[in-house]
Amino acid sequence: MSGKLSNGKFQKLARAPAYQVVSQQIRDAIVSGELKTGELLPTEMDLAQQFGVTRTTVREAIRLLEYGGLIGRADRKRLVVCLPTKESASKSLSTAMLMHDVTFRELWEIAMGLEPLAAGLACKALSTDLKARMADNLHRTLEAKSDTRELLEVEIEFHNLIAEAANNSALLMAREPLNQLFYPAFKAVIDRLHPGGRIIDCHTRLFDAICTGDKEIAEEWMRKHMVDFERGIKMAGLDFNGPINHNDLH
Amino acid sequence: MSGKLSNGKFQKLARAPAYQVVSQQIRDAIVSGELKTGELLPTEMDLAQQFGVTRTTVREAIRLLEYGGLIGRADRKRLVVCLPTKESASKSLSTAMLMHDVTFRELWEIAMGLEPLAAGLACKALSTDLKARMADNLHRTLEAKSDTRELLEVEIEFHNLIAEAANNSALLMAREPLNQLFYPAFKAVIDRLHPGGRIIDCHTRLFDAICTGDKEIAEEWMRKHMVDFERGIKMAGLDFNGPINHNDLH
DNA sequence: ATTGGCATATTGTCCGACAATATGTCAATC
DNA sequence: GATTGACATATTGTCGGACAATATGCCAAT
Repeated sequence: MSGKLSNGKFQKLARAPAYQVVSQQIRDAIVSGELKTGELLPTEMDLAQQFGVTRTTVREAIRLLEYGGLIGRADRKRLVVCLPTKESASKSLSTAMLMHDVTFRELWEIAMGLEPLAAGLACKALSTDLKARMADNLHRTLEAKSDTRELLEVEIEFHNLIAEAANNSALLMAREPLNQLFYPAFKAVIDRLHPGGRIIDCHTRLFDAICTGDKEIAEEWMRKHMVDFERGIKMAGLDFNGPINHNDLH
Repeated sequence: MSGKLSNGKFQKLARAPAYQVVSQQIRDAIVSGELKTGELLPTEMDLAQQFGVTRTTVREAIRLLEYGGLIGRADRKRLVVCLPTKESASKSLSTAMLMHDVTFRELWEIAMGLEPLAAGLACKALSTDLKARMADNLHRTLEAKSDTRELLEVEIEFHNLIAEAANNSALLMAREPLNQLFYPAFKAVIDRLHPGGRIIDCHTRLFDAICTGDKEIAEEWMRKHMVDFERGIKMAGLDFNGPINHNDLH
C-alpha cells in the first residue's frame, strides 16, 4: 500500500515454471490441430530433447493435460492425442458445482432451460436411426416397469437420445453436468416412488410429439416431465433447496 | 477374438499408476471437505512420506489436480486448496467444444435457452446492490457509444450481471463456456457494425423489465437481443453455420 | 520504522538408474 | 502354417539424490 513503487508503474512479471510452458505449448499444438487426434504423442525423451528440458519436466507437463482428456493412452503405454469426450470435458464443471454447494433447485432451473430446448430442436429432423433407438428405448421402458435399476437406465438414456436428436453437439456437452449430478437424485426418486406409469406416459407423448414435429407440444411435455421430477424430489424427502451432495447417495 | 479365454470370464484388471491413485485420494479429500479450501496443502515431502512414494510421484499427482483448479498457489511457492472458479471449471468444456468444431448456431441455440432463463429468474428478487451495478453498467454503455473496446466490455458484463441476478450459481457456471467462446464473435460484430444504439435500447428495456419484475417481458427482450446478435453475426460476414474457430479472431 | 544479512523451508529442475510392460523378431514346436 | 517360447528393444513408471531459486522469519544495524 505504501511502498516506494506503490503506483502501478511496473506490472508484476509472470514467470511460469517450465512445466507449465511446455504444457501450454503442447496444448496449443493439439488445439490448433498441429497434432491431430489419434496421433501418437512423441516419446517423453523426444519431447525433453525438443524443449531442452528433462524428462521429469515433460512428464509433469503431460500430467497437466492428461486430466483434461486431451491426452489418453493407446495401450497403457504410449500416449495418444484425444478429442475430449463430453464426460471428461464436463467433469471439472461438475465437481466445481458440487463444491460450490449447488442446490437441486439451481440445477433444476438449468434443466428447465435446456431440456425443453432439446425437445424442441429434436422436432426439426428426426433421423430414422434415432427414431428407431427412441422406439426401442420406449419399449424397454415399458418392460422395465418394476425393475428400478433398468428404469433409471432407460430414463437417463431417453433424455440423452432427445439431446442427440437435437443435432447440437454443444448442447450435448453443456447438458452433461446435469447428467452427472442428477443421476443420484433420479435414482433416489425412482427407488422410493416407483413412478413407472407416469414416466411411460410422459415419454410416449414426448416421442409422439417429436415424431410429428410438433415443437410446442414437445416442449410443453418436457416441461411437464421436469415438473414431475421436481415433485418427485420433494416427495422422495430430498431437500429441493439444499445442496445436492448433502443428500444421501448410497 | 479367438483365444482360449475369449469368453468374458475375466474382466481386465485396471491397475492405475501410483500418481493417479495419489491424485484421486487427494482429490477425494478436497471434494469431501476433509481438506478445506484456503488451507495449505501439506508439503510434497510430507505427502510423499504419507503415501509412501517419492516426491516425483507426488508432484505428478499434484499436476493432475492443478489443471482442474482445485489447487492453486498462495505465493508462487506453497500450494493451497482452492474452490474452482467458474473460469477454470469451464475451461475444459470450452476447449472441448472448440475441438469438436462447434458452430455459432449450436452455441447460439444454447444461449437462446439460457439467457432468457437468466433474465426471467432475475425478475424474482433484484438486490439493491445488483440493481446499482446494472444501472452503472447502463450508464457506462451510454458513454461508450463509440468506443468499441469499452462497448464490448460492458456488453459482456451486462449479461453476466443478469446471470448473477438470477441467483443461481450453477447457471453462472454453465453459462461460462458461452462467455469464453462468444467473446471473439461479440468483438467482431461490434467492431464491424457499431450497433451501439440498438444495444442500449435492448439493455434499457431489459433493465426496466427486471426492475419491475415482469418476467415475460424480460424473457422476450432477451430473446430479441439474442436474435439481434444472430443477425449481427451474419451481417458481420461470419459463417453462422460454420465452426467458431475457423472464423477469424485476431 | 526501514533496511540488510542470514538461516531455513519449499518448490522447480536436473541427473541417473532400474523395474514393468508393450512390440517386434526369430527359431522351435506341433 | 499356426502357435509358442525366447530374446532384444523401446517406452513408461518409479525411485533416489542433488542443486538452484525463492519465500519466510528472525535478528541486528541504521
